[in-house]
Formats: sequence, structure tokens, C-alpha cells
Amino acid sequence: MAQNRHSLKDVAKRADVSVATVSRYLNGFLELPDGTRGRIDRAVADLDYRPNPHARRLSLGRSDTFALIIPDIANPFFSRLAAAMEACAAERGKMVTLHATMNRSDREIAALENASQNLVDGLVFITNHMPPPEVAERINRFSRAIVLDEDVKDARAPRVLCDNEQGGFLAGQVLYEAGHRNVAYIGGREDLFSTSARLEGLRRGMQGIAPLRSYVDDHAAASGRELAQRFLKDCDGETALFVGSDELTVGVLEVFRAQGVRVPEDISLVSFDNVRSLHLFAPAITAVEQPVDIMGRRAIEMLLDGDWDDPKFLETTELLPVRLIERQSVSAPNPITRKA
Amino acid sequence: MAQNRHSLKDVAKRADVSVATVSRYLNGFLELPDGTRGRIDRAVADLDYRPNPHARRLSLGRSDTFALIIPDIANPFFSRLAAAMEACAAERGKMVTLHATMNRSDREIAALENASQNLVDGLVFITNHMPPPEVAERINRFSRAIVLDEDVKDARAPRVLCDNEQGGFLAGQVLYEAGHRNVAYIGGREDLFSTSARLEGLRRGMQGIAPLRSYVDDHAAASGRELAQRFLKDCDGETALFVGSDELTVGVLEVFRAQGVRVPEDISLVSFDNVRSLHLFAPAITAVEQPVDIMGRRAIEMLLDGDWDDPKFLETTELLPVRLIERQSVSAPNPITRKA
DNA sequence: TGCGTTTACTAAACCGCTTTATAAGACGGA
DNA sequence: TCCGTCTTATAAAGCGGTTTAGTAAACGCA
Repeated sequence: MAQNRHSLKDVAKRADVSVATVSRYLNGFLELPDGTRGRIDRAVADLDYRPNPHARRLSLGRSDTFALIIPDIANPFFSRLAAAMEACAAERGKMVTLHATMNRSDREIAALENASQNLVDGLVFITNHMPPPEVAERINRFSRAIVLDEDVKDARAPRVLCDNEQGGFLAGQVLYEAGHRNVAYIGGREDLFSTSARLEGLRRGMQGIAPLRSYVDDHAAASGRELAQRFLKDCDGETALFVGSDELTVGVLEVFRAQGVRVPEDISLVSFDNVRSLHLFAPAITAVEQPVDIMGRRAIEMLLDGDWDDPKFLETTELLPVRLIERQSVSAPNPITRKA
Repeated sequence: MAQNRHSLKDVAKRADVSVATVSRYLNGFLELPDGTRGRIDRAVADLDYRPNPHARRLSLGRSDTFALIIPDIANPFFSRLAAAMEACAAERGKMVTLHATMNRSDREIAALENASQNLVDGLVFITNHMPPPEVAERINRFSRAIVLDEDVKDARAPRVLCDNEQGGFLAGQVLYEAGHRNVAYIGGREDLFSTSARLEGLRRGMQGIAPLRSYVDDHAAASGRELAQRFLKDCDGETALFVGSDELTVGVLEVFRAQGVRVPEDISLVSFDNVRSLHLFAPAITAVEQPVDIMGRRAIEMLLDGDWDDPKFLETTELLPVRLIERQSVSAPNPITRKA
């Protein structure tokens, strides 16, 4: 990497003072008369001195780094979150490291272990499955951790979530108003907080009608395909589908297209996230939009500015508002092609 | 973070040996008789000892970290690259830090500066514009750097690129064969290596016919919209469009849709990247596919396994093959709606 | 028995920074 | 003149590892 790095000692020697003086001055803990200050400033400039961050971190016991533990970086929802977090962290002089888990508990534990060894200044944890208790335990060992997007049982850490209940409600409402009375939900497992919130909202939006459901552990197009197949087999008069993420929607649409199931003629569909270019799909897909960028920024802001001494703060849950983007994938149920 | 961390000293004391012995043993530089070894192993286990990475890095002068400098993490092309790089690095025990530049030279320089201060073990640099000489200079100060996706003038570092010339050729060929004789290119500026390679390939695929061109500095939907507007104004009989990235394609399609320009009836279109779900678009978009995951992995593998002592290695350019994914956005030019 | 060679291990310097405790000298007032 | 109080620093002990140079004891062998 860089070649002729100079150390504090070099600066001190050149400015004819002690290293302690230089260190304290550079860190703003020492006022100096003009003469001394000038000599130090000049020495720093002449030598192009930059403190060695490793030494600094060893001494200070911190890392100036946040660890982002994320199911899948290639998934647009998470990559948008990551982008927002990186931007916010960079503005505040912090770095971020990336750790993909693919929602596997062993990877989550390994990533947490890694982050803890590295003495990160903060942790943002995202998962899409119900991790074993060990994961929450490990999260709780961090003095600064944020749980993002999906609640984690027994984690003592502030949460930044979207308003899943409201999202479900908006989807239910638009479907109910279009005339649907029999809808199915495809998404995360029922033991997830987000899932039960969405289902609750959906039911409320549907005036109390509960949906047929299919679940998976992850949000990936492949899972969407699998669930779509299962749905087409199990389907009993459903005229609409509420899908838990754009990734799943992609898989679902692939299967529908392959099997000649038309949206919205045969079945209406509402997606969740709105991070893919759903407006260009055939048909354009109606979706509940998550405030992705705001969620990412909030997570980092809380890490930096939260009142971490207040035990109450750890109980915080910040619920960010979602909104419905209406497009062309919802229509009135079609009695002719409606399945038995 | 973690609380009761134990140091090497603690382990040494407990095993009744010196710290040097423990350190050398744990790093595999010392064979020990069973007795001593057992005592150390037990002490390590009892104390749940884990070396302090900051101390280790200070001592060894490295960071076990790769820096990824990337235009925009939210862009699916880059997030897929990042995902592949992170996965590959994690397999080999390395961490990655993320730095978004939005193709701004000042941000690129700041990120390079940061990476160099942090004594990263390696750098992967991606840009989409023609950066000032200072950027190449700074890249050259790293002992291990890879230039990915887009060539950087005067950078002395191995390159991992896709075969842009072949990509252009495939696009040109499919358009020519469909009957197009007048196409336009929308994408990166002409001073970029990728652009000239693609244009060269395109011309070859089009049997020597050169295209109308419009350029931008970044790959973003907003730029796509702008270029599409400009194209519709400047357009002089073009019947097809070759677009330099899926991001730009999204913007182009938005404008086309808003203005009632139909694809492929009014104009045929070939995209580049195939990282968005183009197969679900209306119409499904024909595209040149980049081997994104392979490109990401190769960059990291080269960082780890390259022969960095060989000056020849720095001259390496690895050109990865692209392929054409034919879908519905290319048809024969329509003489009726063809513009004047 | 004496001597060279292993074997088994250690003392101490070093990486480069932070920070506490302390000191030397100037200055002001009694 | 003496004493207290600023001002302006500094010495030295960390932080927790790695590594070089070296040593004491056991061993092999003539």
C-alpha cells in the first residue's frame, strides 16, 4: 500500500517536541502557543503525516467501522439498504463492512463473531428467518446494535422496521375494494413478526377475511417459483395474491407466465417493497413501497446519535410508514377464469 | 462489544509459558511437546481466547480487508458484483469494506485515500467515468489493486473486464439480422475504453454501419430518461437502440412509455448487463449479459492468488465472455412508424 | 568426559498511537 | 525573596500482538 509512511515520532522529532505533545495537539486536547503549533503543523505537512489507523484503533479500542450483516447483498432491497447505510456512515467518517448470510444461522453466527472480534463500533443486523436463540444472545453482547427490517426475538436492541401491519392493510384494502374476497399470501414464515403483522393488516383491509398462506425462509426468485407452483396446486378459488417481496414476485410471475396464468385477468397481485422496476413489468405491478433509503439512514443515525446509556433506548422500535403504489396488477376478480 | 476479552498474556500466564511461545505456537511457527501444547490449548479454551485483530494488524502491518470502491451500491449491476466479491473474500477469511463514489472524482480520491490509510490488503476499483490522472496515480500507490469493469487510463493494475467488443458485436449482429441499418447507441462517454470497444463491435456486427450516439457519465435511470429525450429529438431515421446498461434502459423505457413510443414496434432495443428482471418487462428486453458473478469472483481471486511480484502480472487484462439473451425487444424495423 | 547439536523455550524490542501523572519555568503577588 | 499558580510541555506506561536473537538443558557421540 502506501510506501514511506511517517509516524508520530517522525513528526515529533521534526517539530522538536515529544510525541505526546503532537498526539494531544492533533486530537485537540492541547492548546499550544503559535511557535510550537507552527512547527508541528509544518512537520505534519512536510512529512504528509497521516495517523496509522491500526495503532489508533488498538490504543482506543475501537474500529471506526460498522458491520452490516445482511441476508443477500445481490437482492435489490438489501443493496438499497446497504447503499443508504454506507452513504450515511461515510458522511460521518465511519466505514462499513459487509457480511452476507443467506439467512443461514451458522453464517449469521460467524458474522456476529467476526464483528465482535473486530470490536466494531456498531452493528446493523438484518435477517429474514427466525434465528436460534444464540443469535439474539450474540447480538446482545454488542454495546451498539440495531435490528433492521425484521424483528429478532429476544434481541435487546433498537429496531427500525417498516409498518408491516399498515402495508398489509393497504394491500388488503385495494384488493377488497376491487372486489376480491378470497386472497392468498406468499411470503416469510408465520413465526416472523413481519408476517403476522402483514397478515393482521391484510385481514383488517379485507374486512376480516383471512387468507390462504404459503411460507418460505428467504426472499429469492427461486422460492417465489416454488411457492407459485404450490399455490397453483393448492389454490381454491383465490382471485388475488399478496406477495411478501419483489424477489418472490419475480419468481411468481415467471411461473405464471410459463403456465399461462394472466395477471390481473386470472389473478390479481400486490407485491411488497417496490425496489425492482415493477412499473416496467408486464403488467406494471401494484406494490406496497418500503421507505428503504430512510430505513437505512435511520439505522446508522441511531447507531451514531442514539442515547445508548438509556436502557429505554434499547426498547425503541421505529416504525416507518409505507405507501401503496397502484399500478395495473389489480383488477376486479374475473368470474370466468376464476378457479374452483 | 465483547466484554471480558482475554489477552495473550492471560493465556501465557495460565499455561505457564511466555507470550512468545503462545503466539508462535498459535500461528504455527512452533512445534511443541504434548505437555506444553496441552496446557496452551486448554488455557485458550478456558479463557475463550481470541486474538485482538487490531493488535495483530498493527503488528503485521496489514488489515485482512479489501476495499471495494464502487460507483453506486444500489445499482443492481454493482451490488451483484459486490455480492460476488464479498462471498469470495469471506470464503478466504477476508473482509470487505464498501465505498460508493457516484462516479465523482473527489469521492474516488477520498475513498482511495481512506483505503490507503487503512493499509488495506487489496483494492478493487470500479468507475464509470474517465477519472483525472490523480486517480490512476493513487491506484498505482497500492501494492495490490484490481481495476474492474471499466479500464482506467494509466493504472498499473490487472484488469477484469467483460468482452465489450464482443458484446457490441452481438448486439449489432442481432439488429442487423433483424433488418436494422440505422441504430443509435446510448451509454458511457466515448473516451471510455468500454464505449469504444462496444461501438467498434457494434459497427462490426452491423457490417460497418456506424451508429448515432449519445453519452453520459453514469449509469442511472435518470440519465437514461435524459438521453432518451435527447435521442427522440435528434433521431433521424434510427430504427433501433443499443443501450449501455440496464439502468439506462429503465430510464429509456420510462420515457418511451410516457411518449407512446412502442418497443419493438416503433423502435427495437438491446440492453447491456441483464442484471434487472428484463424478462418480465413489457416487452421482455433482449440484452447482452455480463458474467457478473464470475467477474466479481475473479477480481478477488486475482487479488489473493495473483503473482504480484511479477511486473507482467500488472499488465494482465482478463476479458470475460458475454452472451446475448434474445427476447422480444428486437423485431424487424417497421417502415410505417419509422421516423423521418 | 567433553563438545557440538537439538530441543524447548524466553526476554525484550517493536508496531504507532493515547493518556496519565508529573515537571520545569515564567509570572504575579505578598 | 519566597510561594503559589499558570503555562507548556514530557516521560513512560499502556493497548495486544509478532518476532529476533539468544539461552538453558538434554542429548548424541567420540
